[in-house]
Amino acid sequence: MKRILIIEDDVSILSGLKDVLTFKSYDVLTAEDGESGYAAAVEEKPDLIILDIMIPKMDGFTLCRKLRAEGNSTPVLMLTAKGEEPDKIQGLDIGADDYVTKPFSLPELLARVRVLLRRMPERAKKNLPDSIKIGDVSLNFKKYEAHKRDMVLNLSPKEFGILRFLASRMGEVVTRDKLLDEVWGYDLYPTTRTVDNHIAQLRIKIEKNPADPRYLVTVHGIGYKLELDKE
Amino acid sequence: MKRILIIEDDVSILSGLKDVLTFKSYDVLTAEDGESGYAAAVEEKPDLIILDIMIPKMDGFTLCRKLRAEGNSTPVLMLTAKGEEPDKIQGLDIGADDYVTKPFSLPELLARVRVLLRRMPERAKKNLPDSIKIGDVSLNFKKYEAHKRDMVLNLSPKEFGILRFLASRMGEVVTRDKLLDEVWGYDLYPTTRTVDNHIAQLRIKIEKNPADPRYLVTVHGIGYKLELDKE
DNA sequence: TCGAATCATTACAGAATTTTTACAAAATTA
DNA sequence: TAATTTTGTAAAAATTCTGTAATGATTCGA
Repeated sequence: MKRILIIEDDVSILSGLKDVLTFKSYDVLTAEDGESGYAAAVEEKPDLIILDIMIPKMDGFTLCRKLRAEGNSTPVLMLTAKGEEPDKIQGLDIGADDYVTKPFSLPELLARVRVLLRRMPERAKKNLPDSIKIGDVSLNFKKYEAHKRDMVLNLSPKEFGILRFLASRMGEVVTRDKLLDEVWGYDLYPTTRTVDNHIAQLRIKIEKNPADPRYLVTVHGIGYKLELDKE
Repeated sequence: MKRILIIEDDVSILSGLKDVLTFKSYDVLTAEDGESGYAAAVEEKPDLIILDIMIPKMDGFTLCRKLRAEGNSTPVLMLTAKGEEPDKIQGLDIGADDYVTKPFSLPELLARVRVLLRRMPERAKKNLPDSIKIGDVSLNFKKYEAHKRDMVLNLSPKEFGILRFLASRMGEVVTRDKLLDEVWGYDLYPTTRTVDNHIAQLRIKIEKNPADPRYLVTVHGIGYKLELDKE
């Protein structure tokens, strides 16, 4: 389920929006000022932020620019009041992805929300590689194809996800919880044993000797890591 | 420098817009009716088209639909006459990327122009061939024709759209949501199951054995992809 | 206005994947 | 070494995903 963070100090708008979006089966988070909104954006990693410009403590422009400056590319849908410091919108390229002018029509806002959420997946994969090679196994994440030498290797989405994330932190140990967070996502929390099972499956598929893994290495008490040059 | 084509018959709006956009360092082209506007869109390949609906010779809807039918994905910002929601919605249905209602506020228009241009790179990636061959089926996207061996193959617009988009990302997996976004468009949101049905229809039409597809391949848990050389 | 074509929804069976569970094996600790 | 914690993994159970047929809605053109 997609998560939407609304940052808006006008409580009537906030609760109205929240109700509608909740009814549309989105998971809604809220904040009523810029500072707590910023914190929520960073910590909760929503899939979309609906951001009013005129909010206490930190205005929407600043908030949005701050996120972008940090490389956060969560889609932002701005709520601007008509005649609200138009020069600012005009003069600054603040990095919002879309705008709605208050008072807005609900269908229009929903349409824009849908569009932004659909475009999302593109951006999400930040420093994740498109393809990697692990020993004689090569992976292509765009095609979702895996080959072992010339043979096609059948990997499940989770297996692809795990390898992709581990590859993005090549050589670093990653905890099971971190993997669940990144590969599974916020709203699903299987046990950490589930991770072990997937790792075991992966070893069968990509290691020469699954009982003595060279690439998918266990770090006892911590988690797993992907190594390419174990001697 | 980004090039913007304005198609608008109201000369006062046209020249006003042109001045502002030129001042903002865009390269501005203009046309005052649908036919010359269409020609300019095709020949000049602008980065963005600002398109009024009520224009002589060919209205904005038709023009936009015509471009999209040919696979032209230049972002289109519609100018809709002050008025009803239905107009707006329809504007987005036909493949426009955004719209502004007249009389519009300049800052808002500029903001939307920036947003659309920023989105561009994602779009531009489309390297759509004029025609492709899938097994013994050949498709011509320019002419909107499909043949199976010598026989004419009747494909619906959606079917064409799906194939065209998949072909533009040959070999890459595309999610159902992405397909809905690109083929169905802004304001339509059928369920993802709808995509499955169209894929099933397509398989019947282009695969030798629809139950074991060689070209229109499912990637379980992710989406579909078009492959040309599965052995 | 009617009919044909297209499109969307729904339902459900069968696949495929994911999660849980259980227990053995290994590593760590004291 | 014994106790404890952690990991590996097989197998069962649960869940999710896909294919597809049937049905209804919508659109478009004659």
